[in-house]
Amino acid sequence: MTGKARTSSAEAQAASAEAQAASAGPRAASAGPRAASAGPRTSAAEARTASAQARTPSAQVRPTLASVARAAAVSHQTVSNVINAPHLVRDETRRRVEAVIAETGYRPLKAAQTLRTRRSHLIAVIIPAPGEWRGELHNAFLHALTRRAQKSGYRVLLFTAADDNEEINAYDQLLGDYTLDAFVLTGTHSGDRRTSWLRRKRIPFVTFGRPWGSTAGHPWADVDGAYGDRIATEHLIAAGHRRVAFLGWPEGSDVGDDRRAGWQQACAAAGLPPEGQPRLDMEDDLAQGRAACARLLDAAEPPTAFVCTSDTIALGAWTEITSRGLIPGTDAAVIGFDDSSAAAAVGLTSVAQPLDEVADACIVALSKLLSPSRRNPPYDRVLLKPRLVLRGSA
Amino acid sequence: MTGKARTSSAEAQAASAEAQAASAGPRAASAGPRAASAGPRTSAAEARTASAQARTPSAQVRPTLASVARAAAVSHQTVSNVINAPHLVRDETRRRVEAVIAETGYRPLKAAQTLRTRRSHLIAVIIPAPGEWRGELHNAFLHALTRRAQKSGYRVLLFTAADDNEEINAYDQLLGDYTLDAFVLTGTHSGDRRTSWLRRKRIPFVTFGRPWGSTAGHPWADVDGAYGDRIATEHLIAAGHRRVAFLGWPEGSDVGDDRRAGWQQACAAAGLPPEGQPRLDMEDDLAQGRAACARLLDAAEPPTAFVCTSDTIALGAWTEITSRGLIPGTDAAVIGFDDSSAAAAVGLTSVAQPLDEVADACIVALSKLLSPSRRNPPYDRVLLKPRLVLRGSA
DNA sequence: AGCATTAGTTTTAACGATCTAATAGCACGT
DNA sequence: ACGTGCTATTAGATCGTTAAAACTAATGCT
Repeated sequence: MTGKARTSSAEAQAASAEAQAASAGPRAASAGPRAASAGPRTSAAEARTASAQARTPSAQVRPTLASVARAAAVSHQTVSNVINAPHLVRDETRRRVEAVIAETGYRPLKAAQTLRTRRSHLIAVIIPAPGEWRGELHNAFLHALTRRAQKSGYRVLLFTAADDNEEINAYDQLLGDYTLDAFVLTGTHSGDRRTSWLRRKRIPFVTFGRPWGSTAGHPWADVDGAYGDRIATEHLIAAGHRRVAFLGWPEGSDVGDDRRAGWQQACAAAGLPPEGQPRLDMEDDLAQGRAACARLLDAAEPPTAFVCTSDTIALGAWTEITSRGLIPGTDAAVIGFDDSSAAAAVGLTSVAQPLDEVADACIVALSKLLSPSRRNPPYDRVLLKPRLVLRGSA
Repeated sequence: MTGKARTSSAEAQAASAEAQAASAGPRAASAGPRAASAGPRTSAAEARTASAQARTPSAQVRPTLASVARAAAVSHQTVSNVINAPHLVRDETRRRVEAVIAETGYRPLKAAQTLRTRRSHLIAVIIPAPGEWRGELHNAFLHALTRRAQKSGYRVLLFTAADDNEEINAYDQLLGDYTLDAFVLTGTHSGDRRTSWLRRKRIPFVTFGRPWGSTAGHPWADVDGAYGDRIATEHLIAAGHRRVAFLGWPEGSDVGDDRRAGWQQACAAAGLPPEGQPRLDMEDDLAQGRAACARLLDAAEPPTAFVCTSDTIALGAWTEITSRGLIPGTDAAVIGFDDSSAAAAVGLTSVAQPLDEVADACIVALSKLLSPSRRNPPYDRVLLKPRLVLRGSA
């Protein structure tokens, strides 16, 4: 096996190996077992190749399918098969090619793959402006998604947009030049134009958030907010609280209504008098949360516990409580939502969303969507349970 | 308007003719009264066009250089020139091609461009795990960078890594398959292995953060932390404060030391007695900030103002002050750093980093780095001035 | 023996852009 | 008339990959 010995001795270093193999090309080929059949055609072709290689004497060249093939004395398609359809290749050949791949560190160029297959392994996600859609949560989600995606061979591409319409434009732009595999949307809401647009265009996507109002038609993953505030409320009731207030967003927000329902269910299930459970609506703002808390504390029969739709509001309540010289968790309980870093910092009990699981579900759903197996369930719909992170405040 | 209109459409509005032919398919091709009016040359060309179109009956096909060229009756290269080197094309031809481009909505496919030019217009940025490197700031930077990048035709690709070594691995991985144009690094520090690795491999990159310790060798943009805490301190001194404490990170952190220097400079410049300016070091933690503030307030000669290296520490101080029934800004002043949402929420004066400008500088630096004009200054080094956002607390 | 089947490999053709010539048309000077 | 230089345009090769077709041996079946 002269040819084989030659190739194996040629490597050791990726770059030099390639140069060596190139210059040794024709000889190795003629020494191979298939020498008789090769004939003049091959030598002509390889002469061209050799001269082309000679033009780049010692430059750091990236290995390609062709260069790997040359070094392993097979055709480039066989190398491709080793990677994409190993069962087509004889074991011995496969091992030989795999050795060259390992030595040269060959990796297929995405751009070429994308051009050919129309798959880029790129998924696009919006990055909201700071302050929008509770930035910290989205950031954590982005991180989880990126991590999970890269484990599955996908990468996350960012884009920005100020509102849904701009976001749809952004989709169009992105699809215009990049060959995206899919989108991941966040913050779905009733009558979401983005999902209908994407569906009309038959573009694969998943949403973090249920298709509020409409019935699916696309895969999604979401966190059960009602469950979250139900266990929060149950926790408070179990601790002896009988007047459990709810500080939340105004009615009409899908997520807010869902969470409030959980509080209501828990109160009802425990047989707490409905009129004894005060509730105030407000925007997602610390000052408003604080004011609302103050108002309730000053009422005739003040609540002893506050369930809040967000950590922002909860921190407002927490601030009001401490500023009165009361101790959160002892004198008045507070529970927030989202388990933000601020909550952790001050010791606020909060409902944590399992973002890793959400990201996981998103990628799994996308994989199914993009894989050709067509007897999968039509769409993944995953509703995950949040968990209560107990700290001092409740 | 049959004969005349048709001839003119063949010239000026070949595009719409093409569109029609595409959708209406073979019928339009065979039914045309063109036989009578059109010359031999035109008919030959159009016959070619029609037959080519007929092969794609009604499917939604993406326009390509070739299809646009056909519709405009020019070669594909001319279309390419219209886009990439318009000065090479005659005005009339250019307009005709541009019309077709506009009508078909043609946009070059990035994958093909990338394969040929080795430029993907993709820049990679890390997304840190929640909690790391003051997540909120990085998130805001990511947003600014994405926005700015997409204005310049670039897109941001995310990746994750737990530490510098993992990050270098991630670079290698990314470069292995995607054809990235550049990296943007954040959180540079003395002896940063990442920058030396990238330089050794001659990979274009910019850093948000100075090359602490070493002298450049790569473009960077950063915010002048010393300046920030100098103006913060000056503001306090101007307001009459004579004992201005500094709560910061332990010595040895590049950013922390820089900011502390600003406070020192301002104190010295104002002739404040050095022994009267207390200072405590601590980790970036709210509780530690609070404890440090308490300790100083309980000292023999308590400070009346606190300059803090971060909003986290400042919020700790703020919490301690309010919990004593004191009013921040009136009884004791506090200034933070980074202008976080929490600072905005509670009314904490803070030094704001001009992230939009940083992002801008990064993209500008990258453009220069990637553009072939070689008589640019070797590397952009941009040091930006933060600004003091006045709120209630100082 | 003759022929179909199969496994393993190679050959040829795309994918859609850019780059490097080559070519046609035209004005100019001699 | 003829080469020269310039402009506008085209033709062909190429980037690195995958898909489909073609080919070569070896095997099985009648």
